[in-house]
Amino acid sequence: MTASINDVAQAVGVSASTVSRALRGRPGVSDEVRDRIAAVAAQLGYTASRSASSLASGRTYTIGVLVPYVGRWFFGTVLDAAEKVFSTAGYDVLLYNLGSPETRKRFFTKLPVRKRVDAVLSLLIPDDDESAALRSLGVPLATTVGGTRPGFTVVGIDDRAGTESAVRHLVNLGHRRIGMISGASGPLHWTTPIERRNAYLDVLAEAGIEHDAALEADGDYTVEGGERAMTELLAASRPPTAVFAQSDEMAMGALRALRRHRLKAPDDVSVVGFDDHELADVVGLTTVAQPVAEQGAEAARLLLRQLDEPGAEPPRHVQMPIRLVLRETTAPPRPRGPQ
Amino acid sequence: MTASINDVAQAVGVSASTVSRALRGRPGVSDEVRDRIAAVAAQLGYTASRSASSLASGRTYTIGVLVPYVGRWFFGTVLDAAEKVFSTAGYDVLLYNLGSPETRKRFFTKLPVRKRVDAVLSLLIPDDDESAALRSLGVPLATTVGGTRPGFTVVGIDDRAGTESAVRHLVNLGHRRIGMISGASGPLHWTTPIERRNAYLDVLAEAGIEHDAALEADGDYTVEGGERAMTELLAASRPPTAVFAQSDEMAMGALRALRRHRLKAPDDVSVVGFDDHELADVVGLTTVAQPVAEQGAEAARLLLRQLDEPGAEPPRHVQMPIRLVLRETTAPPRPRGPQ
DNA sequence: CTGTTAGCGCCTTCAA
DNA sequence: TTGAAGGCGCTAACAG
Repeated sequence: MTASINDVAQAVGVSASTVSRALRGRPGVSDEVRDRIAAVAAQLGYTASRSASSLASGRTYTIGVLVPYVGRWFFGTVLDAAEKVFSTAGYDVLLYNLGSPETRKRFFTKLPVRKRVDAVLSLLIPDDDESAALRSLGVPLATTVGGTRPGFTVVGIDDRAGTESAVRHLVNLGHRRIGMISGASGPLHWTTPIERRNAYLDVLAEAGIEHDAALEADGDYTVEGGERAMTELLAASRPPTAVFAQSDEMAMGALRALRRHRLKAPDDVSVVGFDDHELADVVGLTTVAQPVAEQGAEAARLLLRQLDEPGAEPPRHVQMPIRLVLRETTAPPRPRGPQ
Repeated sequence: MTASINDVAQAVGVSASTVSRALRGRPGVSDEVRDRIAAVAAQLGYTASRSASSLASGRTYTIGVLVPYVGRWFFGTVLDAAEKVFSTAGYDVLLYNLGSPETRKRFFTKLPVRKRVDAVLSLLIPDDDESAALRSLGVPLATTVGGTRPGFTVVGIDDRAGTESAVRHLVNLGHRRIGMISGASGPLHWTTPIERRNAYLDVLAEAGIEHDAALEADGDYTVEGGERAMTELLAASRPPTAVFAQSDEMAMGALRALRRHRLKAPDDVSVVGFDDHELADVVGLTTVAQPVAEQGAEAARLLLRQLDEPGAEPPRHVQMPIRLVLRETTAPPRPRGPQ
């Protein structure tokens, strides 16, 4: 059907090897022949079959990217940036959307990327078995989430510092009843919610504020979950005057819940998010900003470097800067408290 | 390094052909042998090399998905849904993020998907040359954007009807100065902005409202662009009392601009969006809802069907339902008009 | 600088 | 029901 390397070779009157060398820019081909080959290849619309060349060379020029939810802003943004780095370097991206436990399980048992990719970027946090499965691929591994783990290059942020800056901000404003909307750690083996929770507890403790379990609710890292969680918190006998949400999407859900209850941020309740979602500014959300796209790009670059220099010891952990962005959803508590 | 089909064959004491047949569930293998092969394969962690099998069979079990901006909510959501359909059916997804003209050009000249995919789902609208390039791949083609085009199955919405419902809603509320924030059609060869504009002009005409060019501004389909566009409109000698934005992201930018000008929707200006973005509800945005994920899923399904039934004539155009969702950013104009 | 010779790992006839 | 042989299209030695 489509032209093969032999068609080109025949048309030019050289051997297939020469065509192969010429088209891949390898040395050992006269300029004259190289030009003729390029011309004929273009005219025939020849593109080397990736299957055949990777079978022969062992290189796939493909990167596997594992994502929990492509549609979620954070992951979409990381993926976008990473893909650009990969494609610029001549690599294709094989995308695996592993949101549900079933797809995830199927992926890790069948491991369809085996012999198919030169490296893997995981935007989800593999548990120990999954990590081992990925390591068994024998290719460079990186992730933008979770803590350090053997065999992986991790590009991330200081979750503790980020959380501390958010909660301290609320404390400094004078809040004493500070709630938290966290994300389920559930099947994701995600340490982020836990680390952020610990930091939250520590800041409360250092401020001499007693922790109240009724001030914590799970928001599942979604807008809807955030709304539910805020609704829960508002139903407490003594609701919080401020809330730290572990993600902007949950914070936005919280804002929606407030609106539904005819309450306002920051007048009735202050709200801080985490991420600096592209729409955080639209709703005026105070939040902890992290460089999302940059994390994806950096992880991609580190992976490519490992591919280029197979010998070198890759960096284990790269920390990106975070900063608190003050907007309009936080203020001192009302003199008399809500209501 | 990793186990090959021969390793499995040897370990079981059968030939490679039998292993191949057994593992792919083809007939002609006794149950007893099949079970033994399955066991050994699992134990050895054997996965067939995709490169080798597609080289031999001609099937890649891979779908190419072309996306202009993975990080944009609309595309991320479509991709998410499509990927789920593909992976459930046993296909992998090769992702191409073709936002910039350069990446796009490189993609269409080199066409790296040649011989690499069984089908292509394009979330961007190819121009005529690009369409021809894709057709030259000789695989089923689908898209979720733009109008009907030869060789493609199109899953979309009725842009005209959607726009009409939005603009008529504003007219019915009593607005006469109705602005529009549109998206650049620029290098994307996107007919959507044009169709929506035509529908907008038609509704104005049918309502006997004279069109005022100063009431149109370009928002580039981004939040920032929407903000700029709204700012522009507000600077007009007679600013609009209502604005139709061609996407929710631009509408949200418009809301931000209003806030910056200490104006409110709908008190000072009514705003309608298009898409029903997941956060539209958070900001109370009235909008034209379209089934975004469903479009991706449906397009994916239609592509798979073409792969299953190579003979059948694929549907050319599938229309998905839209509906106007009334929220809190639209209301009748103020008795005296703004200011 | 160029051609020849072997595979890469699997699937698909065709025989048995 | 199974095995043997050949080839998918390309790349990597090795010659020349």
